[in-house]
Amino acid sequence: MPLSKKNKLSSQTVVHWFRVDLRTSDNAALHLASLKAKRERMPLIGLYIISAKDWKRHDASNWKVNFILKNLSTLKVDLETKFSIPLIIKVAENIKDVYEILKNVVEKLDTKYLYFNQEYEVHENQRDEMVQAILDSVEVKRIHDQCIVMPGSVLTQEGNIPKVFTPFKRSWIKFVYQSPVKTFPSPEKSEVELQPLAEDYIRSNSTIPFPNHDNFLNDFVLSTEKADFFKTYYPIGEDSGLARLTEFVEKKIEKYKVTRDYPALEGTSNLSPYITNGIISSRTAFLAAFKKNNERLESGNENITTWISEIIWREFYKHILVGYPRVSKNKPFKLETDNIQWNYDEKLFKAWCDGKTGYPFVDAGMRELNTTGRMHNRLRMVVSNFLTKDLLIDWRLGERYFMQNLIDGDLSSNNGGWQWSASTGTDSQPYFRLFNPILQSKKFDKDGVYIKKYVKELRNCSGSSLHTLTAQLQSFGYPKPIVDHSTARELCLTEFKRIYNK
DNA sequence: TGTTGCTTAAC
DNA sequence: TTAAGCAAC
Repeated sequence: MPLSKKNKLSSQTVVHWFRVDLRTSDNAALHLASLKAKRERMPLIGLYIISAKDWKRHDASNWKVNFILKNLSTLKVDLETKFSIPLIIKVAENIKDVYEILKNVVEKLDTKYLYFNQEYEVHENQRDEMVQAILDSVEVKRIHDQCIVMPGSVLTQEGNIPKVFTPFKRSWIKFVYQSPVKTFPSPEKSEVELQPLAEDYIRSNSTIPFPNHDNFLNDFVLSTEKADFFKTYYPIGEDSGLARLTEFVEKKIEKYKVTRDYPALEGTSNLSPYITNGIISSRTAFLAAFKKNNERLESGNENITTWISEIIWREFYKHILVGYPRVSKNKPFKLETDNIQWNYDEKLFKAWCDGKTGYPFVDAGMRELNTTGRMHNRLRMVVSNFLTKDLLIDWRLGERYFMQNLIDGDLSSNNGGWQWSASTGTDSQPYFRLFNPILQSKKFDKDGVYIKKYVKELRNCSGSSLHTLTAQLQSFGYPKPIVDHSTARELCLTEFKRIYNK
């Protein structure tokens, strides 16, 4: 028997809206929501809103969407079995539907408190401000969680967000020593009974859709080949992410500085899909390394501090996004670099996308991306440099292509990385960022192990020939170089000199 | 988280 | 002829 004929329930609830935080451990807003629910003797309910149009708008890749949805289903089970927290799944057909959905949810569940972790991108921020404005009967709690140090905490003496990495890093380290980083405990097991109507509502909104050719997620279907790779390479769930972290810290981090640049060695952590999509928290990742280094940031093991530096780069670019939002509005950080006459040649761009530039190291990187949804960090620098400097193609095209194909695509890091390569970003002169793609492969893939893994037609080519661009490579069916590096280099330097009147 | 070109030294 | 060191871009 229902308690009442009205839709409204007598018992109020706390809702945690999951977004880019698909985990139960070290989740700031979820933890606080759980405390609130306990104190107020209310049930805690989880919510996730699927918005395919938002994914499209932000160029989310098939890999990323599948990764999110699979992790969502593991999260749902974890929440229910370990913490007695139900998870409601809603689908927003249009971007604006999110407001109606939230109104509906808070009404059906008689929600008193709505918690979520803050997102720093411009659209997401606007949405969240709107949510706070329209849900006037609800206490909306927007919590900082996404990075270790809240954007705006690290400032120059003049009160600005530092524009250069090294001073930022120094201040960041000082801040972390002064305010030690702590993880947030997992939520309490919910003891409060749900009202029958709420239970009905939850039960009828609990299906997670997966991409298939006949549903609204058909744009995100992975080919059979990719789906197979996905299963072995991206294990699902926060336990898998945490296990990957533990293994890295135990076995690899103390060699990180010496191995990370050689893609054939797989010396990197491969944690970015988990951190970017919120499957594990950056705090937890940082603390594991920090403890391994006996809580030191500037001394101890250089391999560990180098890895921690990479986490600080992530923090840096989040700060830049918040402090200088133009970078997410199609504008370069250095505005004057918009005077560069970028090339928009479609054939050249397509050759780059397809990994058919005729430069084996570049092509290996692009083919790794196209077949696996990831790319080794060294190659990200090499291919982005090749597109923006050798081809002089607009960095925004490359940035977009990366987002559309990476499993770990993150607006701030991706944008920061691309602008770093294109010399339109936060620091340094163009000539500091001009790579020689042949020299890079000689240095970092001497025996061609990485190249041969992805550029299959060159698998019988001798190691040293891979680093020359002789006609021999074409005899294997490999494309001719689409550009001459030293000519391209001169053209690029000339163009940068032109805009700086030098 | 770079490259080139020049100088000098050592075969 | 090659390697190492260093300034300049």
